[in-house]
Amino acid sequence: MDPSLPKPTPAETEILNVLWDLGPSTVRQAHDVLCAQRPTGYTTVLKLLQIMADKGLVRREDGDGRAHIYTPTLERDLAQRQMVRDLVDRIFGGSATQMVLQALEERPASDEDIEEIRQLIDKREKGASA
Amino acid sequence: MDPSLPKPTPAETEILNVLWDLGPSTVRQAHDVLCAQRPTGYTTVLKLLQIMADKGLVRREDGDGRAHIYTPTLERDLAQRQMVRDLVDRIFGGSATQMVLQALEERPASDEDIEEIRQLIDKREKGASA
DNA sequence: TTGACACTACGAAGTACTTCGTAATAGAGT
DNA sequence: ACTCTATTACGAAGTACTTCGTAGTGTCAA
Repeated sequence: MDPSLPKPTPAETEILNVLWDLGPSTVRQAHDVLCAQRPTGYTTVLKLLQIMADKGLVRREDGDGRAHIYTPTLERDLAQRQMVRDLVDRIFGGSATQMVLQALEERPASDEDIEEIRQLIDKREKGASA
Repeated sequence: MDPSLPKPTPAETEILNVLWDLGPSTVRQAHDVLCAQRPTGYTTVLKLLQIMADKGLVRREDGDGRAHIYTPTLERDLAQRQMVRDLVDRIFGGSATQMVLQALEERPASDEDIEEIRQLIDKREKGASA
């Protein structure tokens, strides 16, 4: 069902972000958004989406007209977690905690954020019985 | 002094990890460790280190004999923070908190880890006066 | 029907990354 | 001094990534 999809490249990630924001989109819709962020050729986006469809990163369906509709295969949060896991494995020796510490070191979190994290931790502590 | 070094590639990151573990090392020392993890040619490591020296990712000094000694330009924690920042910007819209939440979702942390994070948070809360 | 236009398919160029082979070189021991 | 070996320097091949141009094709309106 999900034979471990390849890690999206930087350009692919950029497109995925747009698709997650917009929901299922045509090449044109994605291109319009992308192009507003950074000049990009239409066929560049098309080609990328074709490659991503080949890789299984997006699903391609027929739309009303002749334009196809592309949808990310993975939910945003799941994909995010995979990328986090990858980074953690590659440079934090598998310790998510170490990364969390660096992340909090790097960027000050707002009071609400801190509270959210604290609640998650509290929930964890209650659940853990080892 | 530090004109924003290029982001290390995957292979380069692997080498940096070894150098951070070993401290300043020769090609041979790095290769021995790397090779234990994964079969790698000696000249492959050499070439990588030469490229990394060109890019400024490592410093190269003369050792006792003819072998050079390579040292990472950035401290491990600083480099880690840059890579975290990069990931946060690319897929979490700049919100470190969102990443922290995903990271804690993904990997259960030990009690000691939780405690460490909690302490960091406490420290933060005290420090913040806005 | 046919012209215009939007969309798709495909190929190709340019760069970067990774790997390794080969040749040159310098040091250590005899 | 000579040889042996470890090290360096360099080049080249193979893959992946990114970008875009061009050509083909389908759809809709006049």
